[in-house]
Parts: sequence; structure tokens; C-alpha cells
Amino acid sequence: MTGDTKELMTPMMQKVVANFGEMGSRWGINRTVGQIYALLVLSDVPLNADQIGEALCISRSNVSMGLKELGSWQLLSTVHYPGDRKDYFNAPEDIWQIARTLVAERRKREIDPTLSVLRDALMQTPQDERDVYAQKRIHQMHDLMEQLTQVSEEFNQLSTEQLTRLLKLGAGLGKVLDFKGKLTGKS
Amino acid sequence: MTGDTKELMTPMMQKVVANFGEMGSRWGINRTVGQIYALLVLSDVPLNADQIGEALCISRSNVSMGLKELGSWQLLSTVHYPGDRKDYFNAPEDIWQIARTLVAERRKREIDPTLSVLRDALMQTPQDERDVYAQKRIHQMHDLMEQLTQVSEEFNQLSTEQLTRLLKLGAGLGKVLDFKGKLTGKS
DNA sequence: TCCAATTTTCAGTAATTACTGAAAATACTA
DNA sequence: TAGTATTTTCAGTAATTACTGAAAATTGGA
Repeated sequence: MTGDTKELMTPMMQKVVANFGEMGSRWGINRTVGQIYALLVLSDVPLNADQIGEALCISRSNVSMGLKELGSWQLLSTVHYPGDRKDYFNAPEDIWQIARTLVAERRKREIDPTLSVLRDALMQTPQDERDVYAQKRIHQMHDLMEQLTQVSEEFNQLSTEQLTRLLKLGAGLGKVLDFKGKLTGKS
Repeated sequence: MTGDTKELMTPMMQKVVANFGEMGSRWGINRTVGQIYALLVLSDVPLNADQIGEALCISRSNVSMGLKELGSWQLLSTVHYPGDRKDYFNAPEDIWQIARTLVAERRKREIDPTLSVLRDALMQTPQDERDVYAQKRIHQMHDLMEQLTQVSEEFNQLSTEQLTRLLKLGAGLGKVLDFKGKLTGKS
């Protein structure tokens, strides 16, 4: 129904897609899912499952699994064309929005449960000297993770424009910090 | 030579260690390595390979592999006791230092190579309209990753004390940003 | 309702990754 | 130097994870 895909991916796209597949497997996302998403990010037009499978040389069912996973991560939107029943998928325009979603999902799935385990451990009564030390360490880890979580939440609430501005401060972060310290009178 | 380990891990330690093993596998570090490191962080005293293996019920050789990997990440220090040839391992006191090391190593191994692939792609001459769009996206991804990298570098250069202070700003990040915006006169 | 197009599921299999025991290498002591 | 304690390596195997094709389920139209 919609025009064919010619060579599917240019050599440039192939390299980047392959790299993101590689990255994906290092970050606990499977290679195929990483490749699918990279392809959708790089592709000008939305793609259907058959096109994705053909471009990446994977089975239709594997594409379906991958899309299901990406969907559960809230990283896809779908488009339909008149006279064509197929679903066409694409990635958000705003690359920062993608990053925000990734951070938020990852936190929800991995950091939050760990924080909960750490909190449980902190509620318990130490059984011996070893537990006393362990709790000290658990407390440190808990605080660290909670603080980083809070910062990431802050980041996620900034608009893309604000974020860009913040990041452009670059080497100025330490200075802003010192300044703020003086401002509020905190040491 | 050195006293025995009694029950090796308290129930509290067991739960936290198990959770970090689980976490490890989601972050592309293998479960065993995650468990070994959690154990070392929680343990008051340095442990030798046999103690680690016994506590986690894994073979001596697997412990050796795990320690080797952790060593390559610069996350261990070793201790020796007089009259005992064994190596005893432990994790740094400062939990923020551990985080800094993790961030730095991860960047070196995964982000930097990806940035390099993206830069290569940007140097190429687009072959057709699809490449033009792909390059636009690659450019966005490149900038995003480079900016995040720079921020993480900034973070890593702050002292633990500065970092703690910064993170305590918490909900104030957006405000600091706006303030700095006014200060420098940038929109 | 039935039919055809499309997507999803899932049991079986392939591919990858992790783990072990035995052997080799290394480090220390005398 | 030989002898012993300790660590590392690595081929084989186990366990896990990813992928496929066929079948089932779903969707939209007549």
C-alpha cells in the first residue's frame, strides 16, 4: 500500500544502528530492541513491523516482541495511513524527551525497588556488630541513590529549553554552586 | 590464619547482596560480580577470595574472575595481614568515590566509543535525503550525549562535600538555573 | 455473521553468557 | 634451589536469554 523501502538503510544508518544495538546489550536492553529503536529514531518516516524486520534481518515475531517492549517503555508513537491497516511506528521528535522517558522508566523499574530494599534493611534491628556496620553502609548507599534520584527528577521537570541552557553552563557548575552557597549562607 | 567468618552473612546482608546481584544483571554487570561487590561494601573487614566464595556459594575460580573484573574497574583495594599470604579485598570508604569511579569507567567504556561512532557519521557526506535526516538526528544525539558527559565530568570533579551540598539544593535546581540566567544576562 | 489482514503468543531451538574443576602459573619461604 | 600456598586461566558444561515459525488471537470490513 505504501511505497517500498528501497535499500532500507544507508551505510551511515547501518553503522549507527549497529552501535546502538551493541550499547543496548551493555545496558541490559537486548540488542534487537536497541537496533529497532535506533532505526526508528533515524528514520524520517514511520515504519511498519515488516519494514523493521526486513531492515534488521529479524523475524516478524521478534519485531513484535521488541515493539511491545519499547511500547511498555513509553517510547513509541504510532501512525496510520488511509487504506492501510498496518501500524507505523516512530520515535518522538524531541530527543531530550526520549532521554527523560528513559531516565524516568529506568528509575521506576530499577532504582525504586532497590531503594525499597535498602529502606527495609534500615528498619530492621541489627543482629550484631556486623549488622551495625552494614547498616551504616546501607544508609550511605540509600542517601546517595535518593539524592541522585531527586536530581534526575529535577532534570526531568525542566523544559528542554531550560535543560539546554543548564547544560551549556558546563564548566560553570562548581562556580554556581559556590555562589549559591554564599547566597544562602550555608557553608 | 585469620579468624573464621561464622555465619558469613547476616540475613540483612543477604537481602541487600541479593538485590545488588539482581541490579547488576540489569545493568550489564553480571550477577556474581554485583554480589561480590555488595558483600565487600557491606563488610566491615576485608575478605579473601575463599571467604567471598563461601559466603556467596560460588566457586573459587568464579570469585577470581569477579575480582579481576572489579579490579579492572578500579573499585577494589587489597590488604595483607602478617603471616597470611592471602589477598584481602575491600571497597573504598567513601561511597561517593565509588559512584564517581563507576560513572567515569562507564563513560570511558561505553559512552566515548558511541560518541566516536556518531562523530564519524557526522563527518560523512549524506548519500540521499534519508541520510540528511539521519544526520540531523545523529547530531541531536551527539549533542545530548556530549552535554551529559560534560555534566558528569563536572560532578566527578566536585569534592564529596561539594557534591553533597549541591544535591541538598534538591528542589532548588530550577531556581538556581533561572537565577544564573538573569545573572549572565542570557535568556 | 464470516472473511481476510495483521499482530501476538508461545513452545522449541539457537545463541550467548556464566560457572566450574582441573591444570598452569605465580609468589613466597626456607 | 625445591617445596608449598595461592591465584589465574581455560576448555567444557550449565544456565540464561534471544529468536523463530506456526498457530492463535485480534481487528476491521462486508
